[in-house]
Amino acid sequence: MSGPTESRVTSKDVAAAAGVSRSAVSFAFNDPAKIADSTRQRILAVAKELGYTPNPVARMLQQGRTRSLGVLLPQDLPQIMENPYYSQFFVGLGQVCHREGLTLLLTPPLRNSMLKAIPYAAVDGFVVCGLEVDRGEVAELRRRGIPFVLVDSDPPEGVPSVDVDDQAGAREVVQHLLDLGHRRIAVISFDPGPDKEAYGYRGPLARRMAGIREALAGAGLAMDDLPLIEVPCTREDGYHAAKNLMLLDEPPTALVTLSDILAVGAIDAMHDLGIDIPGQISITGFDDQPEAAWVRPRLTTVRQPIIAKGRVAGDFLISAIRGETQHPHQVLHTVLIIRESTGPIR
Amino acid sequence: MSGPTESRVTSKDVAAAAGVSRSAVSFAFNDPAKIADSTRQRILAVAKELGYTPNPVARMLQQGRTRSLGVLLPQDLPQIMENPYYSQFFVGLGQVCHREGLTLLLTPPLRNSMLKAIPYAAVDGFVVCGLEVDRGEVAELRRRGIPFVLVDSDPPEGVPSVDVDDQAGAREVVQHLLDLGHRRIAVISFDPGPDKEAYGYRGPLARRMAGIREALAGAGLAMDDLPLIEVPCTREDGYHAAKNLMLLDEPPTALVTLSDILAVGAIDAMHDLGIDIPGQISITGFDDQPEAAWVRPRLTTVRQPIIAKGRVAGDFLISAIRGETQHPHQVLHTVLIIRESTGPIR
DNA sequence: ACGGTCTATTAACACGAGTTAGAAACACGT
DNA sequence: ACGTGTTTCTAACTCGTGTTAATAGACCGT
Repeated sequence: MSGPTESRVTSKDVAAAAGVSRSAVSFAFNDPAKIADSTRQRILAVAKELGYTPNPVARMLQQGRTRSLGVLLPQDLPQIMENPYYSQFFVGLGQVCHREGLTLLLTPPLRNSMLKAIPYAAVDGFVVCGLEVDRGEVAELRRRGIPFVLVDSDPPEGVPSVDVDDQAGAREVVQHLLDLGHRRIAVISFDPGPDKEAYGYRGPLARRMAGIREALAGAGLAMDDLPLIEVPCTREDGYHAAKNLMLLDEPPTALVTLSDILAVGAIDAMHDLGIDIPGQISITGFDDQPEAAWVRPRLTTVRQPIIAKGRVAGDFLISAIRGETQHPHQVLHTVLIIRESTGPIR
Repeated sequence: MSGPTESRVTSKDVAAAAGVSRSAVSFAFNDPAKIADSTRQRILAVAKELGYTPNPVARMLQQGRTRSLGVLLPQDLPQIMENPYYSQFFVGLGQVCHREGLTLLLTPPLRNSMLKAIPYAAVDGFVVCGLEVDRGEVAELRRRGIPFVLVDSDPPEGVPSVDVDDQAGAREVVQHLLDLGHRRIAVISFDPGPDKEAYGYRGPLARRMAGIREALAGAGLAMDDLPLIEVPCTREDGYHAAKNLMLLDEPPTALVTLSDILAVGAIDAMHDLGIDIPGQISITGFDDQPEAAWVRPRLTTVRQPIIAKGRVAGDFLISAIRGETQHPHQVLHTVLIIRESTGPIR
């Protein structure tokens, strides 16, 4: 009966059992040329017998590489995993990991701080997601010498980054509504978080807002003329926000939501209120997540290439890890997907 | 201008700059009681000045813990991430990580081998997913002394494991069809992989097949009487399989699929063929993934508690890591969700 | 038998931390 | 002045690996 809590067997144990030095064991595994084939075979046999496998952490320390990429996330794991956006992003990132033979370490905030999570992660580099307000994360990664890529942020100069042209996307979708004759347009935005007070809008949200403003300006409208509701990004919140908007004295004829999830909730609300889409109201989403094509009516939305974003972020990170010193900054395009949830005003 | 490739600063550098020993630096950070407060402040100041943060890998090696859980996966990352099943599973596992303050390391097969991936992962324990044919993974983890939990497998004795009562689920859904009067039932199964030849059905697939067989037996039918198609688990494959089944001389009146994805494809096929669901054919899924409630008609399916499975697996792993020597084996229940895609034979 | 070349093997170090035992410095009471 | 006790710091070890420089030994030709 081999004890269940047998202490882990190290290369020292193998060396002792085979009657050689520790170095010989290492050579047997890593550098067959430096050792006689007969003793190599003997060492390997003993190693197998004892069930020896090198300790990954020790090897990481010695080699200075971990063979895994880190993703520094802005929310806790359950929230991230519930969000289909990240599923797609991880598909793209996963393609790179697969190609390079790397693992993926998901690093949520530690005690509500992305910064605090950094020093505990054993990775070769970080993809930093949704860092809208930099609380020292960039400086920390920089001086620590860890390669990293910023995604969905306000990228400072000299840092590799990947973003999407949120502004153009928002502009186009609002322009689409204007072209259909809508003027009373309401906006349902996802919550900018507590940082809005101190910093105003940041990152993708700021760009989307700017895009909306830009399109409105072309029609002689201002943001302040429109009702705006900010809620957490769940279906229920979209539902309630939309319902409340329809109770206004002059209810909107079009609803611009900044996320498909909110739009789906809004569609539910209209359904319950007996309001026809797009006959009485037009609704738009953002992201083009799978739900957008499932709901009825199918959702007009702004598609952003999430999988490509993940893949490009991974590629940039790989090249940063390889020591290439360029700092590429790529902005991916959005596409307006017109489906059935928008129509002309009547 | 601080150089960009400044070599990482270690505790030795801090010690030298502060004129103390390395140990003092360590104490300043970890054990304030063992050092004079004045020098502690000085060390911390110097450390901050130099931008020192302890190396996570070195600490892991010394402390013998990594503060991260591993998930040993049966497929490559892109495939995993495309699969909504795993998104839900990771939500449950993420809850545990969040509670315990741990990170999550996704470990796909290395060169097509789960076994080979094990020695490269720096984790405190593994959740092993979908290990249907054990090629030494269990032995490897055991002798390495790494705690682990098996999920969706054929768990051997003395190993913590979490499973779902697939057999009961399959039995009930087939019974439901039998109760509706169906006798010509076809099965679309996901591909059992190349191991079927050598080992036959294994794991959840084996249990689901057994459940089907069991229900059929009650009605005096045998598995061999039914058409069975095995395909990879994608929507397109479900589509083509369903279409082919309808071309048979005596087409089935009910379609049992072993995954919602396949069922959704089958629904598409019936739509294209102009066959009414559930008027002319009944279709059932398995898992109750979000799509099941989105498609029209809404899918009758077997719900398995995926999030709970992830959470229980995480809990078992945590207690195994804590050294508790029980080997719990939990089987979660399924629920038959009857929606609109099944109806009485006519 | 001897110097030389070549090969198999090992001792010693590096990676970067945490930790134990003990030395040095100082205060105190007698 | 001496022993005792306390505080403050450090030398030296640990974790488990990979790698370099040096040693021991075998083999060869003359």
